[in-house]
Amino acid sequence: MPELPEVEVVRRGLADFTAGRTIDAVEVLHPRPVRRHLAGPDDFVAKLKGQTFAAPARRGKYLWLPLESGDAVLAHLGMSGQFRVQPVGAPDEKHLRIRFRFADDGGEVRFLDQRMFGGLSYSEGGAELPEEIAHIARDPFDPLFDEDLFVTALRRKKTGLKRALLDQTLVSGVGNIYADEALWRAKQHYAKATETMKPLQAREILGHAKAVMGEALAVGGTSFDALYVNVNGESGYFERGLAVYGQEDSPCPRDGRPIRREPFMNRSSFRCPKCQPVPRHARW
DNA sequence: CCTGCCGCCTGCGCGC
DNA sequence: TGCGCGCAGGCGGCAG
Repeated sequence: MPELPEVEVVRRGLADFTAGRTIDAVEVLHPRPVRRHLAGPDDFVAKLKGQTFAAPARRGKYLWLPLESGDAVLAHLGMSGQFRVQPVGAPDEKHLRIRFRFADDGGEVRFLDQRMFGGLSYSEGGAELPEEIAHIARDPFDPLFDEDLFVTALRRKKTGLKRALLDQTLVSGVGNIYADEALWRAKQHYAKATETMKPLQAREILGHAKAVMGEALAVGGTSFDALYVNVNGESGYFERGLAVYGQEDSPCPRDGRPIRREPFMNRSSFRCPKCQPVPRHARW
């Protein structure tokens, strides 16, 4: 489940089942999700045995499970990654990739991933902030997020507005759904040239991105299908809050015009042709 | 430097 | 029914 609200739902869910627990054994059922651990799956497993988790953390779409040793397990869900909590002995899921067993009597923590774009890695000294994600900008919910820095960086870019929103080095956590929703709320077109944006407009789009992600988080995130569920396998309810994403041909909630789907960056963008017209200064 | 495109994977639904 | 195609909440690496 990939954007900030969905990842935060997972982080909160994991907190109850990882913090303070000691790992008895880790099992890697498919090597691909640990490909970022260059020393290999066996080393990944060996390093984790006997270690104790602290409270999970998140920046943007990345989350990590700090260890009391000062290291961490860094995780990214990619397009289809999930963490699930299951009783010991529950049947293996089809896409089960990594299993954590604990020294106590409690349940297992499992990492599932159909497409395996996501994965886990062992971050040396990464408890505070893994160096692997030092290039990822703070997200809008981070108390230290610097709005002025975002505005400056956005306006310095020579690109289109949606590309910039998806650029995790400017602001993290925003993906295809919430970028489209923020653009709709701000009445902006995805190709709006960032260098022509006024500081106030930059601030406004950021505010909308934060607001829509906050609303989604409050109802458990967006779940179109069974790939996007929390650690207990439950869906979120924000799909009904979406104004444009996935709403091709249905009426714009503001003016009733049919929403358009357009190919963009090898995927899709949804917009209202009336309230989000093609801007004078566009970068595709 | 910066920008943007491609490849990485599996599975599902659709049209033929 | 079967098959091929397009499509899916992502990102890193690399070409230009």
